[in-house]
Amino acid sequence: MPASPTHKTARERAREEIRAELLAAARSQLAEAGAAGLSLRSLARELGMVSSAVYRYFPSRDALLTRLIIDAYDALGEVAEAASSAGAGDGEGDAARWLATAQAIRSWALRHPHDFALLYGSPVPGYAAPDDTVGPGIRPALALVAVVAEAAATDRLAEPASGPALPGPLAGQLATLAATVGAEVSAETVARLLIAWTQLFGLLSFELFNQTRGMVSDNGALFDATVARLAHDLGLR
Amino acid sequence: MPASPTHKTARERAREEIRAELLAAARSQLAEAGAAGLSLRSLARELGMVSSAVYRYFPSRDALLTRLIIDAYDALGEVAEAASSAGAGDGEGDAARWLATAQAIRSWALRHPHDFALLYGSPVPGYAAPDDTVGPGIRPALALVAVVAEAAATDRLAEPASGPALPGPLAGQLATLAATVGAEVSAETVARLLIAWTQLFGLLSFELFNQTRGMVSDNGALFDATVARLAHDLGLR
DNA sequence: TGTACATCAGTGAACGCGCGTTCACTGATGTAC
DNA sequence: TGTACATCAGTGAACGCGCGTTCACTGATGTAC
Repeated sequence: MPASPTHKTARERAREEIRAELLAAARSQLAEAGAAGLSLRSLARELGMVSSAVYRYFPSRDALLTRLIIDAYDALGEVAEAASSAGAGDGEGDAARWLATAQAIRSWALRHPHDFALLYGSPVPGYAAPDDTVGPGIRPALALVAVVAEAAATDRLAEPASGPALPGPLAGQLATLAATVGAEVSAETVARLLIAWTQLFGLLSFELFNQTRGMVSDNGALFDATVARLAHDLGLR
Repeated sequence: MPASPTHKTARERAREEIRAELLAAARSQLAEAGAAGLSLRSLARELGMVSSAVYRYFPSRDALLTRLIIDAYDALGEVAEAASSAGAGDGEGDAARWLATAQAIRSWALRHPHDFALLYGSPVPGYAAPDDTVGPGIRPALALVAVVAEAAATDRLAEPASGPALPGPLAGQLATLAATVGAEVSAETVARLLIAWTQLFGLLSFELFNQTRGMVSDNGALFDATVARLAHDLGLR
């Protein structure tokens, strides 16, 4: 009879610990050499085991990479969701909730720049992310969407400022997308959400991948100002 | 006496050709294995020479990488500048000129996704870009700035739509930045330009690094719509 | 125009290092009777 | 409680491959007299 989850054998406990240590070592190696430089042999070295022993824990290097990606998405998703739901329902205001969620994302990215690069940087050559990564991958975005969707559901969205209209075909696609994620918002709002997400993401890449090169000294202020504008464009108050 | 530039010796001609072939092979290898997978030995193999011969052309792998980066920035800068200046002065309108420039950038990125990744993706581990890359690196952005700066210079910018104000310190920094690049525009406009550039960049990363995952089917339409909004926000007409 | 010399592209071997993955094995831990 | 057996984490050696860089060299191309 297999051991019940409450009663873990020493073997099981050790296995979990070492697995966690391998993942931690992998994450720190990610930071030093990038995803392309992640090597099973050097993980083994770090933990004082022989390289082939790693295969007891991960069937291949790609499987390890997938695990790292999913865990990182989940970690980011969690902080984003926590920030987003912390502001839900209370009187704080939707714009403040939006800002807090975006800031949570930025702060995670700054604390984990290499995880951020793994998730949102150039694809790792020779590695194709399996479908398991899709679900966790949209969590961070959905945390932002939730702020807007809930504001829309209770009619708290301001009338959007006028601007160029969406071309018809694109509006149709975006309406379909809204339905897919189960958000009851207009195509116009979906467009603004997509724009907001890519904007946020672009700004963070810019900051983390050092594209600023000293052009902007206070990245946090620029980020906050930009996010405030996005909230305004979305009609959050 | 060294040969004059007009009279090239066979040796010089061969040298230039082979150098170009090496760069071309490097670029194609970039596409297959990414920057981290770029290898001098396999370049040599591809050209049928011995690995050490490559050192006649580039002092090190990093020097090659730097050359690739600068060339890519210059290529992108060139198409952006061409699109930007093609619309200058004629009656086409500033917004159209802005759109054309952005589209030129996107089209180059789509044609050269791996160069794009090299320039704007996650940094190559173990490689620090030298200062020579800074100048070429800002050319693409300046091509976009030019559109706005010229419109501002002849008073063709519309009054910006109202939105959250910039915090004072940030406004100060941005005014300094405007002075540095020699553009006579307000801090508010600089902010919108930065936002526009990171937006554009984020949208392209999103598209090229496959973050969309089938969420958006017509990336071009979304891009055009987004860029039109950016032009609107900047007051271009 | 012919000859001696200098330049320099490309060779081939070597140094010292890395990698992912497989495989037969040992020996401790866990399980069933 | 004690013993026989099964599980499985970790070993050590090997396979077959990759890499950047250095170095003394050969031999064709180019230059000066």
